[in-house]
Amino acid sequence: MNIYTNLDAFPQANWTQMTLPPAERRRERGLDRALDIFEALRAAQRPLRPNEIASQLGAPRSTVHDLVRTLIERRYLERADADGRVFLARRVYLLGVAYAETDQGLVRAESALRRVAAETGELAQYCGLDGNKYVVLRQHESARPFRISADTGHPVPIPWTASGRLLISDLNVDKIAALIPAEDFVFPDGSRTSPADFAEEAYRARAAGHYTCDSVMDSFTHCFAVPVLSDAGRVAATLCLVAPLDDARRNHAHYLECLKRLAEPLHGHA
Amino acid sequence: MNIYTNLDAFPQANWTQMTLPPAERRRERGLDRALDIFEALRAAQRPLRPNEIASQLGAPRSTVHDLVRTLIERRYLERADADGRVFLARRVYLLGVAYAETDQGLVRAESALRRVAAETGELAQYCGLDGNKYVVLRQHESARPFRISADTGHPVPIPWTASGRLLISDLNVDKIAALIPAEDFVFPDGSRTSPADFAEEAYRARAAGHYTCDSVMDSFTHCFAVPVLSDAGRVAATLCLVAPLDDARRNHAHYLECLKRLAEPLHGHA
DNA sequence: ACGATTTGTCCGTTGTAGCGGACACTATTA
DNA sequence: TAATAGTGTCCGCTACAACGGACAAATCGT
Repeated sequence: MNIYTNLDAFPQANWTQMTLPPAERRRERGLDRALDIFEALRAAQRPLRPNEIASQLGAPRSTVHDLVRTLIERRYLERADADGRVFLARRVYLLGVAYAETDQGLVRAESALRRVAAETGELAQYCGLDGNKYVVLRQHESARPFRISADTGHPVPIPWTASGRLLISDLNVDKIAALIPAEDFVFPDGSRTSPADFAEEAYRARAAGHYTCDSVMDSFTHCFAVPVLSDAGRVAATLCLVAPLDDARRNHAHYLECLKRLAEPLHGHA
Repeated sequence: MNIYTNLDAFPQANWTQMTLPPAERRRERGLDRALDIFEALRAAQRPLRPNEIASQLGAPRSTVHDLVRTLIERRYLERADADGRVFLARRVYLLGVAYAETDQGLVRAESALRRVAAETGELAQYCGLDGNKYVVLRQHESARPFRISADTGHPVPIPWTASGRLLISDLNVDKIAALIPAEDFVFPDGSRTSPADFAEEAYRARAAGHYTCDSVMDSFTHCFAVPVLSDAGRVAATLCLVAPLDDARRNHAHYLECLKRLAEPLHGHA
């Protein structure tokens, strides 16, 4: 309970100045705001003006300007155009590289993806969770003429994906419902599922060791996912494959076998 | 000049409490300290204890503990072992991915690297500067049995590399001397060069459109580098190739031609 | 051409984050 | 066993960073 909760405690003089007792007026930490700036830029996927960032975050303009300036000095951000827009800088990328090199799951996934792609000719992906969203962590594209690649790293509602079933299959129904925002159970076409039904699918997928379904994000691909287990036996990531519908139907068993075989050496390293 | 500079200005009472007027006692910003933590972990390439980080940075332990806690809450760091060590987390990697996807230089470099590696069978690299150091931004390994890969992303003194010549060739001698730390002109074997000589090599390399030399970091490879130009005509990055000495001698002209040809479409995008 | 926005910068105020130091707990040492 | 060195946590103090608001310049919309 902050001081604004008890209105009687407020000095009378301030009432005139106050437009609205903003319920949660708190001075944020610079660090938190800076991380918010990073995430805003990641979400936008394009350079933003400091003021745009400020309004998106609901943060004071002067603060954002100041933070952006120091982040630029530190080369975590860089000016991206002549209009003062800024974006993530090379320093951020190099931090990411440092992570990628030490994460044994990612390192080993690389060769598995290459082999899946080579063997099937389809798009191979290594996927995981970022908080309460699904993300493609790394992918290897086939030489296929039609490019069907979801962008790496962009958050997608967990229920929209085949991998999603496996990735939350270690959680009980309550935890699943608590983790995933209600709106994420609504598919792009407007139809929906329930946490209970989704959990049920998840547990069956976990038992089967795989899950496949037509993509809900487009109308011409089928997705295959198999789990990659941590040393504790949890689903730490998934190895996936995205194929055109006819390819998927023709090679269903082969693709699944390939994924399971190449996921084998990944277990216990994520 | 801070208040400690003029000792007379100091209240007498404080003298007893002061062990030492620490010359530069300044309260750092949390954001700066947090970025320092990132860089300490990147440099270490392994998980560190909060206290290790604090002593490396010369930062107060309590502050580092606090920052580490909030960075963990925000999932920019994660506990890496049972001994309380922490390292960069997936969130950081995803920021890096976001950068990599929007940097047209990196995106286009990917296919160029693949083709260089395929055509020559050698290790292909896309390199640039991180401040006053040279870094491999991305690389594509050949299927060669002997693995000769410098780690991606790790800072190396600019004069130690073939690319280094090209990357600083837009600077005059004074700026080169100002940018590169004096100790970086000393090679691993103890021999050294001067800023003037190094600059001279750089300008000749720039004019020739390439530079090659035996690696100073090992005794069995030869390095080839060609510039990738920005739209302003500056050297924004280099396309490189690392080959065993005998391969390099045998295919010298071919490798250079291959690099130049595949660097061509990269110009104007970094 | 002219207001109306939106841009980045600057500055005084004040809440609080960074700090030092004390503390309890564990390993390692002798 | 005691002593030493290390760990993470807690708790006031206060320097200063985040903030709101004012400002001029640039850009927008007619």
